[in-house]
Amino acid sequence: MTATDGHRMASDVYDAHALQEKWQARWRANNPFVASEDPADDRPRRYVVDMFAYPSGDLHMGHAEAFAIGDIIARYWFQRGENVLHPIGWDSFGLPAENAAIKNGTHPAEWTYANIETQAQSFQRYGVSVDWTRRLHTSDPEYYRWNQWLFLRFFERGLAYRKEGLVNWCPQDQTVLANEQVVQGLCERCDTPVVRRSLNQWYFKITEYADRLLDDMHQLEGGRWSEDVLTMQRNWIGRSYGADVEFRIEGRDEPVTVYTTRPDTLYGATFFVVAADAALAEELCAPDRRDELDTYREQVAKLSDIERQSTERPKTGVFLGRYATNPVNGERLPIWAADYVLAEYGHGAIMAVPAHDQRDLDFALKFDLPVRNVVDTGDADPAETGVATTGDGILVNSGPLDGLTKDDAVERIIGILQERGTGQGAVNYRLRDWLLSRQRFWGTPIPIIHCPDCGEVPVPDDQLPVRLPDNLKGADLAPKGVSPLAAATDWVNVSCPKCGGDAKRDTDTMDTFVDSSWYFLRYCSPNLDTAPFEKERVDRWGPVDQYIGGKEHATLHLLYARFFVKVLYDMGMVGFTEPFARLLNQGQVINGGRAMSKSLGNGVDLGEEIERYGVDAVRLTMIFAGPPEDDIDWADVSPGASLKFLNRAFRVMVQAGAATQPGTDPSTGDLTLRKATHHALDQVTKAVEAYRFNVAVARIMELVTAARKTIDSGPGAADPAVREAAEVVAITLSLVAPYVAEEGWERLGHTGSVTIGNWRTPDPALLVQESVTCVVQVANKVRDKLEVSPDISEEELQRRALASERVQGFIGDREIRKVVVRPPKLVNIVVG
RNA sequence: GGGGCCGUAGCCCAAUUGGCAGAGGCACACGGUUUAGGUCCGUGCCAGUGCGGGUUCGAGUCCCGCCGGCCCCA
Repeated sequence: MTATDGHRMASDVYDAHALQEKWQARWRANNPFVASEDPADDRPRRYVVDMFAYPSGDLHMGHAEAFAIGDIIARYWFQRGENVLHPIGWDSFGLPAENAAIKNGTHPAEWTYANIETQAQSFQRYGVSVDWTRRLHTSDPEYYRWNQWLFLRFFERGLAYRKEGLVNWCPQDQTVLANEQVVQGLCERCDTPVVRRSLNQWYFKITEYADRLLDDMHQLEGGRWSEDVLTMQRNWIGRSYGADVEFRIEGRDEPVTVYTTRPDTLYGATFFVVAADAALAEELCAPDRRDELDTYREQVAKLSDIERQSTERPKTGVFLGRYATNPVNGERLPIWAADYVLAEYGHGAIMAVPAHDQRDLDFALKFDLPVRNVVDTGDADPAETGVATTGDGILVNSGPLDGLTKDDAVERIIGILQERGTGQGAVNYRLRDWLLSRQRFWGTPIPIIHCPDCGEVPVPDDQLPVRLPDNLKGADLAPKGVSPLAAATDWVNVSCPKCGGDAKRDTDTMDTFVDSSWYFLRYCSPNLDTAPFEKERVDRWGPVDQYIGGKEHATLHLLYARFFVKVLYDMGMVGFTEPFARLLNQGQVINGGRAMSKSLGNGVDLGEEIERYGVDAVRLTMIFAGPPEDDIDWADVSPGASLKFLNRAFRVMVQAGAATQPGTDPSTGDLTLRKATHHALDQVTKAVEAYRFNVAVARIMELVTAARKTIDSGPGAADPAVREAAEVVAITLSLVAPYVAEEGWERLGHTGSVTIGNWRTPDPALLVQESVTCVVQVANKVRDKLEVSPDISEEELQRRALASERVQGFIGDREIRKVVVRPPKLVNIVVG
């Protein structure tokens, strides 16, 4: 038996696990993926970051997909010989570690670092092209020290502040949450309904950056970020243009300001609503309504936010026995307290225009309040239909606004309000400040000392990091509603850095999203101990050329990181205003049409899949399954088929390697295969650059098939074109299936690694086609096909099409109305 | 209820962005080779693009309206 007869020999067997061991050892020894920090290195710099992992256990299928995708991009750049920074780290603070520690009676660090080690080994095995010298863990004091340092810089600039207010409280996790971490009224982490509590908490003033977060999005448009994520962020920030209007309240000196997006409907206001839980409701309540309000407020307090804001739920409210005065027409408006108005939005009070707002209309109909139409939209009367008319129209019943369109009326009324000093145009945002305190242990201590005399005193920079105490473990960490750190009295009690008196440390820790808001900057100088990062290096690498991660962070991590970079820019610490130039959101890996979950019992274990098929086949399956943004249903794909293909590819490389030497001149090789090779190379390059990785794989498969055919039923394995094809297979396949590519490259007789700097440019001479098939249509039906030169002129093509006897037959004696000529592919003859 | 994305062979997916609907894979069938055992070579099969309109010489692609699915916000 020979190696060229198309049959498998024992030595041709692609043993995935043996190759994994062999090449991992080589990569560890050679460190091929270390980025160069030499400023004189003039290769193009590329910075690619995969969202770092939370060490919840071993890697899972979701990680496998995301990292397979990121690695294609990184390895493509490596193959092109560019200077690539592809780092890795762990987002290693957070609740699961703490919960595990409570359960096992240990310290969170034990669980955390054990899992990190497990994941690191899995990463090694997964063959990801990372620079291991830059590895970081956010739970290291060397890292979180800089969280504290940055917090203090924010504090100095007034961007970190403490205030008392209603906050989201998760009763399960026993901590507060940022607005972004409440999804449909539930805790993003554990799905427990979130309740409101009034607490004194630390915030980052992200609202100050609302405009820039919106306006800088032009840098991310045009496909650099998905439109989807940009839309989510725009809606989340929720900028609206309207007016602040001052309403005088009978028996109160100060007017109350309300924000409205529809100042044009001011003449249609028929009542006034304050949020039931706002302090204003209590203040404005007439004495004889007090009992009723108190009872109502108790009911409201029990409701979750989802229930409160549900449009399905009947409206509830209490008349407060007081009146407000409409500043434009002096009308008395009864003041009600209700739960559909939120204390936290705008000013916690609204003017109600039932004709043109559905929630107001529902309320008015429930409590028999008047409905006055002030915009004639052409729709039926809201008071009768129960449907508010929110469209554009002509103003009526509105004094000076009558006859105006909505936009003109808005402009006019704002002018009138300003003249009278009772209002002005205003911008409002849905975005709230980022609540960053957490009443949990396993996070970055907030570096503030509370002194009875000096107030909030920053921990001096030279005393950073404020380390977590290491003598708390197990039950000490159980949630109690206050941070477990409060129990570490040795740790809490300190002297004030200002006055030296007795003082206490802040016992809350930071939201872990602080850690992830700047880690991609730390990678540029991971061991620096004088600053969070070195500006020169960050500016050299940044912004991140390609960021890869899930869409679920649209209004969380991705928003926070953008905010951080803008603040750092203002501080002169970075030279760019957006962290991620391009963002790719990979889909989820599901199974049987549903997310994998323990309760459904449909989980797929990554380790088991790898055991069965090998790393290369699993990675190939992830990539070939479809576009990177799409979900992969593991029930629909076939890792077995991937393995089969890798065997085919491997055999081609082995057979070519056995038949010819490296450096063989391909120019005398089989022309058909040579063209196929260069065509594949061209197509793979284009597909990779367009992120159509599944298509790139399909083109490699075609090339393997073409080589197979040449070996079996053409000139045979010794043809130089077979070697050329096999080498291109090794090079292109290395992006997806690095182990088999390395081994194939070695079997092809090369001594080094295939991984770096081997990408090839197709020979243009081998890409040109002598002829293409041109379709000739008569009345939209294909009637003839012509073999024409690819660069045929319009006139020549039309002449040849009309010269065709078949075409003439189909035209018959009908009149030619028009001839559409699209050289070289199509001619369409339109006949009468 | 509002906003966004998506519906192409039995299944996963392509389609040079308005030009012959099919590249690749799965499954299936058949043939060859073979002590392959989810892993060899080859051949074949299958839809007119969710439904209904519109624009156009020409629509999977653009526009409008439905139906279905997913996501975000209520």
